[in-house]
Amino acid sequence: MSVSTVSKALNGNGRMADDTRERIKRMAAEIGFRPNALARGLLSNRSFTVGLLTNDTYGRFTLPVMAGISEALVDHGVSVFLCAIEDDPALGKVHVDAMLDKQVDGIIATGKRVDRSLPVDLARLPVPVVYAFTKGEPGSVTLTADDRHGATLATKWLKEIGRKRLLHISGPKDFVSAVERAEAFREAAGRDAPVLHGVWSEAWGHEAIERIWNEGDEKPDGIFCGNDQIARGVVDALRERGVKVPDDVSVVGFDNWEIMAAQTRPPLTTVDMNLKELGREAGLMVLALAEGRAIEPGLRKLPCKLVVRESCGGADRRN
Amino acid sequence: MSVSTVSKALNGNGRMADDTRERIKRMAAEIGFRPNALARGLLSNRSFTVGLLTNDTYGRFTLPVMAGISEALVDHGVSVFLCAIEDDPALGKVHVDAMLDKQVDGIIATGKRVDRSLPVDLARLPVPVVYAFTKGEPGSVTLTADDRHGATLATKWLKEIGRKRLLHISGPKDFVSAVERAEAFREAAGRDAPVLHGVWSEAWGHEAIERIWNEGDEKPDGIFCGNDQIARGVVDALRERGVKVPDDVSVVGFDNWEIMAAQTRPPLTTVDMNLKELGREAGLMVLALAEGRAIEPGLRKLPCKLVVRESCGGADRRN
DNA sequence: TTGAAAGCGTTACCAG
DNA sequence: CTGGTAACGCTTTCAA
Repeated sequence: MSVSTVSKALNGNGRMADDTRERIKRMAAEIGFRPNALARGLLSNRSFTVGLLTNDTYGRFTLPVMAGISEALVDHGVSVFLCAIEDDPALGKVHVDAMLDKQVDGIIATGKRVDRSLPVDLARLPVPVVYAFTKGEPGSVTLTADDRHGATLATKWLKEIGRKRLLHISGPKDFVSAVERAEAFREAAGRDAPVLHGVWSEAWGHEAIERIWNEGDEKPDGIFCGNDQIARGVVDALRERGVKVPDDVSVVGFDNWEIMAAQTRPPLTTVDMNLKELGREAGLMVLALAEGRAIEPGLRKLPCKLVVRESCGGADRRN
Repeated sequence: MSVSTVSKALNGNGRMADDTRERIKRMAAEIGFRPNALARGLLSNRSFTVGLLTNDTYGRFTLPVMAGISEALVDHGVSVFLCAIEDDPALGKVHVDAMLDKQVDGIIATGKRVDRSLPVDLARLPVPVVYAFTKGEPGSVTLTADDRHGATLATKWLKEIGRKRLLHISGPKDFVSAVERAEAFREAAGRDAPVLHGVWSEAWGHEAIERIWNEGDEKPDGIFCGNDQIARGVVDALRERGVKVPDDVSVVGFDNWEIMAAQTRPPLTTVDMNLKELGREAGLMVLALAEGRAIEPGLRKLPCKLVVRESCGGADRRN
């Protein structure tokens, strides 16, 4: 057997006697032959490798995205380099260069904020780049969760289960996510529905409730929180004041951060950004680009979904 | 210039006129020349790539380990494939095969439990394997956090700040970690110091406190918890009963899971398993093995450290 | 239907 | 001190 015959047999190329092909395949399987991807890549200019660049240390957003990418690409024989670059431009460059040297077929950038870019310049790279849940260069392929959609989902749900006096407690105003969620909230809840901006922490959720309940005003009966941590703080603060969740007040979170949402008492109804799905799409897109298929550039906002648990009541209306 | 001369100039090999070498280097830098790692790897049998295999979905343990590995190896030009295999043996095999095809220089296995193996057989692989925070094959190189040491640190700290009636609330008895921490606790706190086994959740921390405080017995004044989630449940339950932490009772956690430990009110004093350091060592070890340097096989237990926050008081004794 | 040869980008070795 | 050549493991093209 010559190498070339074997190659053709294994790859289904060329024409040859069916039994020759079968015999070769059988032998290859028997001795556990596995082609060297490096050699193959040298020739084909495809390494079946992509890089995932992130500055999200806790991996709160990166892990689901990574899982989606990996799941989508493993079927195509593609492996993923994970590079955590913090906010260090030098480290970013080192990792990008290392990936390029290794001839990655493409790079996916992700992070902890959709309105900030990573501290590395990924424009004019010799490989395709897709931005997922981080800010991309103008004219790039970018995927993001649709914050407005998520916020609308949450707010409408509160109205649907009969809540009238809605309040939104969220993170800092200099986060585009916070602003967009607040706008969508007002659109659905009414122009003058109150919005409180603070930070993304449990402590702020607490503080906001203190503030509201210590004022003389009418209390809200439905609270939409900018993330699950705030929601957790809110739920805890309400319980400590003897306000019943969900009987007196319904609370919705944002992120569906399992470990937080499921451990809250009661477990949180919350918006899920479908980050795994986002990762999957990002993976398929770099792959398409790497294979020379065209992808319309621009910003794609992927829909969110509402995960109903117990912090709102009205779960019977779930469909 | 011939290719071979350029190669030697860039790699510092062979002998040649210094100015020739300089000129070549300058030109290379100018045109942004970067050697193709695939071609290089084909020849040298080194891909400057390692694989990290994990079944830890939330990445709670994997992320710090990964960060350590990456940090240690980036200086050596090594990139890391991250493969999340859940508990699916088939998926595990697919990922391992993909990595082997790509000629990884080594594989690091990690997971969510030190007393369980990943659902893949990594024995007799053609590349070195290091186990970090997961159970390894007999005779393998394995790194783990020293649970006994961590528990001793926590218990001694409670005694040191003057606590007398110590209690340990931990996870299920079928976790070796839970058993070893409990044993070390008893060794330091006294043979008959009480230990409660439950699950690794906030809810269990709560429940344990209910149970203890509803019995007529003498109440503990120092509680060492098996993880930070339990500790959080404990602290919350105590606060809700009007028991002051740390004035009346000191609480220590385990894991130093920032997002949990720092958000607890008051923030948790807790044991840190130094997972990043563990990852760093694991990385350097696979690298050594890949380069043919010998590493004594066996189980290495790395020391923990105590991170002092506010849930114990006595922080003035910190040194 | 099969095999020989060229070439992918690099490094190591040996001649010049 | 420099350049040609072989080799790494594979795929593709062309000739037998």
